[in-house]
Amino acid sequence: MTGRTTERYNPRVEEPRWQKAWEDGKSFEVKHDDSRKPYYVLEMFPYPSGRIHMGHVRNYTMGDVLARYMRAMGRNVLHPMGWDAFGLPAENAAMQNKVHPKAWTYANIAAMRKQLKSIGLGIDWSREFATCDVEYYSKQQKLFLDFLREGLVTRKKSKVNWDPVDMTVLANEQVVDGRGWRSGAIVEQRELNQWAFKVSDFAEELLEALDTLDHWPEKVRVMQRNWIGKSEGLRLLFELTEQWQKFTSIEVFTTRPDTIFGASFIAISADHPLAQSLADNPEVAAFIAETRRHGTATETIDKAEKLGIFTGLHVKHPVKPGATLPVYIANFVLMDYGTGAIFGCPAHDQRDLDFARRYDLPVLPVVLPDGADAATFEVDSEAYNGPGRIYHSEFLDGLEIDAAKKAIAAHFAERTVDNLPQGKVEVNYRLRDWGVSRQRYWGCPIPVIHCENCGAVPVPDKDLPVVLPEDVSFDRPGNPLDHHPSWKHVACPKCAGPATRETDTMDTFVDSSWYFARFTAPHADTPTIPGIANTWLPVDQYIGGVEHAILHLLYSRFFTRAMKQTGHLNLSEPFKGLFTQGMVVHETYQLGTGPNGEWVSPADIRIEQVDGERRASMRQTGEAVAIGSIEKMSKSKKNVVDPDEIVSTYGADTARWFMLSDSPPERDVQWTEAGIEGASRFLQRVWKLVGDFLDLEDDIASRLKGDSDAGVLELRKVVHRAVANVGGEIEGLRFNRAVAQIYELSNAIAKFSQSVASSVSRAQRDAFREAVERLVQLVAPMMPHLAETCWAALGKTGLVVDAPWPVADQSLLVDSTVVLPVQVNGKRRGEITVPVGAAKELVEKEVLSLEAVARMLEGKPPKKLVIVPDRIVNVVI
RNA sequence: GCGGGCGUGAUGGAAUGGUAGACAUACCGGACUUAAAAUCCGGAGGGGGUAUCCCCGUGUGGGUUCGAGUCCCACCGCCCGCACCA
Repeated sequence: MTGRTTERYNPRVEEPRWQKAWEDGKSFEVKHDDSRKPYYVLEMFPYPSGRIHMGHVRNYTMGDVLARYMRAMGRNVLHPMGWDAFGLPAENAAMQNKVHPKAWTYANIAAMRKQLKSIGLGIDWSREFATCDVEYYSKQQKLFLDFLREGLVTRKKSKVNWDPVDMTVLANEQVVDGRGWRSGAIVEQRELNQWAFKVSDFAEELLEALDTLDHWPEKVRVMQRNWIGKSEGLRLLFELTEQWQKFTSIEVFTTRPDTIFGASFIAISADHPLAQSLADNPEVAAFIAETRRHGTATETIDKAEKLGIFTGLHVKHPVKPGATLPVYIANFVLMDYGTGAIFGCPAHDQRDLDFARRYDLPVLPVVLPDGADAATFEVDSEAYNGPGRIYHSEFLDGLEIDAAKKAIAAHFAERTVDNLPQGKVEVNYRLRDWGVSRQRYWGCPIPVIHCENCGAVPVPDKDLPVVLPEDVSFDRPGNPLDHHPSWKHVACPKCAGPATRETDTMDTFVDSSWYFARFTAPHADTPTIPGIANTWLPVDQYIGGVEHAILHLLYSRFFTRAMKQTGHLNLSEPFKGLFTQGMVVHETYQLGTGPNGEWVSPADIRIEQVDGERRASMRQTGEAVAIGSIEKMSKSKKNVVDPDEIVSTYGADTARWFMLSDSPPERDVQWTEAGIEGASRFLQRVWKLVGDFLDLEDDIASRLKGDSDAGVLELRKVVHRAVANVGGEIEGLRFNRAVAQIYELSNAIAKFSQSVASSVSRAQRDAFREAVERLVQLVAPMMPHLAETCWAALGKTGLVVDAPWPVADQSLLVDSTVVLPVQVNGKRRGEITVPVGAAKELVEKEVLSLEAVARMLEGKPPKKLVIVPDRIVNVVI
């Protein structure tokens, strides 16, 4: 015996060695002009926070496995990496630690790049970029200008959450109970001039094209559909009984014009111009202020009461001559949907009903549910919004809802109010234009110059890039670009008069809306090289967290269309396949209970099993620790496991293997000590199987005897079955099932290895070699370093990373006989072994001669005999 | 409230309408060892029986089918998304 089997595989030595080999051999660098068919795998690029976490390891490992597999399948695989590097945390760091955002960001990138490289990802690092590189954001400025020329960008006033202390705009999620999350100041609503991408122009197309994205999770498509929020309805003018200031009518939007005869009030938003015009009245003003305050508070919208205030105004009922409806300002009507005004039909809308009950307004049902009695049907506390026939509605009576909608729309189309058609069919979308202006420093400058004479003037292409100045200070609140002594003062490109630069920068979602295209030609002088981009795109498989299911993906879809319109790309959908992976979760541990409880890190505790019960205690002191719920890894709960520590203890391959085992990739995976240990054991097991084979080879002279082929066919069948299945599982991103197949294979090899330990035939030796070689290849996308070491030890020339994916021998996948389970009345009572494709007569004979079947038949013939060829037999008695 | 998803051993999870629990983790037993770890072999859904075997079993209750974890209906529970969208 040589010592091979006793030598443990040492990832600390092997992993850096192979990483260097791949790098030196430029294994993962790709060119677009390659005869192989292109394949583009992309994982959502990370924000450079400074350290990677296990979620990254999982995400990038999945992409890497697919990339390596596709490469072995002969595809020209693009698998790049970059950094989503602009954003607020860099500015926060600047304020807290006096570091420049740029220095902070690039230092973080360097640290994270090193970590990512240590997990052995097959990335084309020559394509790496950060969105804060001037080379990148200058191209983004070019895109902005092209979009502007094309009419895809507008400037408009929009309402923002303004933090008066930090002097900045806050996103909705940064507003907590009406206060700024950082300053605690009461947030104001301000109208600011903002640049916006006209996403809403594409609403219908973005909605319709969702149907073509059949490699996307249904869940994400549903979320986008809801977000776009299409609704078809009628715009309807209600004439005021008396003119008030300039107002002679109120325009409402409704999807239920069929219920017009049940209308009992009009409600307008607190932000409606008519409401504003009434604000001289202190009660109205107070109501509006109160409503707005609530608008920014989170939560409990569900329980919020429907409140309103009567304006003193009335409108004419459009279909009941002589009748009028009161006009209220109501807290549940939104200004930015529809027209900011509604008509209330309490019988058929729950909100309207709640409101009507509170203010004692009439409730008249006009839709009669099928089977209900018109004389007795009533609406009490629950509005009826189901199907039925219209009644109490004169010329609409007897119609179904849809027919009534059409009839009433036609009716109003022929009437006029203020010389306008009284009703107009309209499609409304919830999706709004994308405001991209941010009053921040660390982002892509918006390439526009404001001139008193010429207005907003685009920076001429020749003057790009507009570079962020580096000499900025974060000593005072507000936007450092605005405070900069000289940066913003420039001459107007049009009239050469004094002008100022736009000091707003772009939302960081802009940066991530086209990076996937930039990767196809990352060093080009133009944003893309269309000829190259069009060959790679769309991304074949995009992988990332579901938290980006709406905004990032929707904006990228918009951008792709906008880039098509401006000639930078020639496609509409950026991501052909989308996969949303689950999170990495971990148990939590707490020292002490209740509010005094202190979270402790898994690294600091020890777990023991006492009488079948798991107990935790502090490693140092032995103090008892409570085992808490399983949650997403987070710093605040301290239930994090550091990838660096795992890689240095177990190696990257073990971490990768564990991230792929057991849990289906779309679900959360629970990190456990036992799990990582198990993965490590398997890695050593593969190494040992290869070692067992090599030991046998080394000593072949004394061990080779006989010509037995015992176990050979059996082993080869398992090998080829695994070869046939694993690839498909990887392609379908069912890594857990691929892993199970590989376990089965290694179990079969181990068993075989035992059986030939003392003497082996040539046929057995050959089968053994084939088995370990295939095992190494199948395992290679997941544990690439181990695979290279094994491949080299097996004496193969070249790297396994360059070896083509193995092909299964079809003849070994089919059996000559098959075991058929035999059921009696659906319950399994035995089995028979028959040749594949056996005639029914033979099967029938075999089945009836089974003792268990004969016993249950008691001599009678079966009522029915169901034979599913090569699958199952069911005897019905 | 609306929309989507999921309920299978102690645990993570397998299962084109066709032998439920593959594979793994934890556990138990055995071998090796002075001992432990590692490794190897074996066991294991629950209940009954010496055993051939028998009964029960995929959240609950119905249904379709020769046959249901899988399809249909109702209910219960959990998770996620949107949330006063007219």
